Amino acid sequence: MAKYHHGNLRQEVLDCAIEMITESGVEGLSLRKVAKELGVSHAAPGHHFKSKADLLAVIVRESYDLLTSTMLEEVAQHPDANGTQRLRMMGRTCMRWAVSNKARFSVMTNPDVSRFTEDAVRAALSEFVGVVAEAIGEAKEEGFYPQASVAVLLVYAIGAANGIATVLTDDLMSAALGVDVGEEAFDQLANLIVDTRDDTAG
Amino acid sequence: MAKYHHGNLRQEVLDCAIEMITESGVEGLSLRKVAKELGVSHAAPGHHFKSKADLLAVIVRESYDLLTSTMLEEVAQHPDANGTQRLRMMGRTCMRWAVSNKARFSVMTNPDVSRFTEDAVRAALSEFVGVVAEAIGEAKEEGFYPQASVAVLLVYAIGAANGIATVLTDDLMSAALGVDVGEEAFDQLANLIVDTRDDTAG
DNA sequence: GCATATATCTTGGCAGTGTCAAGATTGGGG
DNA sequence: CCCCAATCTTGACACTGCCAAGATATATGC
Repeated sequence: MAKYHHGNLRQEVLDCAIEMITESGVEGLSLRKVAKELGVSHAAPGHHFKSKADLLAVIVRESYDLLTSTMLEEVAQHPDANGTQRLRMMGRTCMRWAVSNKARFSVMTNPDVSRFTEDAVRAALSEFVGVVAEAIGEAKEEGFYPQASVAVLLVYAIGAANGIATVLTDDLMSAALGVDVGEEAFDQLANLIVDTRDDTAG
Repeated sequence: MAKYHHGNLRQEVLDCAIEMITESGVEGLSLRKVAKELGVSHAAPGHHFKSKADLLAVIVRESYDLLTSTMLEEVAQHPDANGTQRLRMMGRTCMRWAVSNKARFSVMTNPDVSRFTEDAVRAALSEFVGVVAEAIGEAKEEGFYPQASVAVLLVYAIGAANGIATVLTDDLMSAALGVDVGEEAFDQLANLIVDTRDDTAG
């Protein structure tokens, strides 16, 4: 009935999964629904992903790679920025990326996904962390928050950007806070995370 | 077989659910497993909660109430603190509470839960937000971050504390950051969120 | 060109899940 | 004492992820 050899089923499963998550959340994702949507038998996706958790892990890995490269592109466009300014740019880009990639971001921050994840995800995550850590190191040499260690600053910077993005993308939270995110809000928030009093805001 | 009229089944279901989430995450929670664990028929929990999502919503509501009152208790122990210091205390208490209530916190921050939630959750959340907003208002009168509006500061403060707590409770993240959370880390992180340069650190 | 080998997909089935309907049991108030 | 409302059981349904066995299509070797 359904024709064999879909061609690039693996990629289509990934795309369809993200679309489905966009509409109804990670919980609303079903491999069987994806299969039906793509006109393929219910077990076909299972041949490309070891399990549903594996599919989600692949999405998380890809998403971290995407986020990291998005940040690096932004940074590359401002070659004469110092470390503190770069750090602020990264925070802004990270929040903006999360808001315009809600589905991916919700999978990344889903506490359940990190439970069954694998080395590929760990690698992508640690590359992301490394990029931020480098900027923090340079910023610190410029006098950024001298009272705190690099390790604590890492937790602070990544946690703050991550959490603010979460708040902005969560319907319930953003409703409770009564905030509409304008484009200028990203700048203000990035300026709050990376304080602007020490240097000219970039 | 299983005896009728368990007595306080509703509460036991809540407790057992949290225990189960502690061990295997929200995804590992199963109403049927809970029922079996409590020696009760598989549909019994359904008579106390309209759905699984409803059970999770109840947990979220309770958890926000718990977090709010924990923060208020801490604040009440320091009656002579100013707004900025109170805000810092709240951040510290919030992060500490999240780390010692990982299961509850993981449900609160689960993006899927906020999808099907109800008015009771909204009320508990908005009370939590209100408490923080009040401290921010007072802090602002004391000169706290005058360049930002109260609305933006709300997103910043709640988002940052929330996100840092998430990072600290997420095994994958905290492993990537290579951080062990000592007791003094909470102070340092709270001092970073609510900058200490304007007043004496509380 | 053809047979074989490998990758890809289908079919069928299993155990587990949440949810509903209908009936059984219990305890308390009239 | 009896009935009623609350509570729980039983049985069923549709859905889920996953696995094994077989079918099909593409690629490879000769």
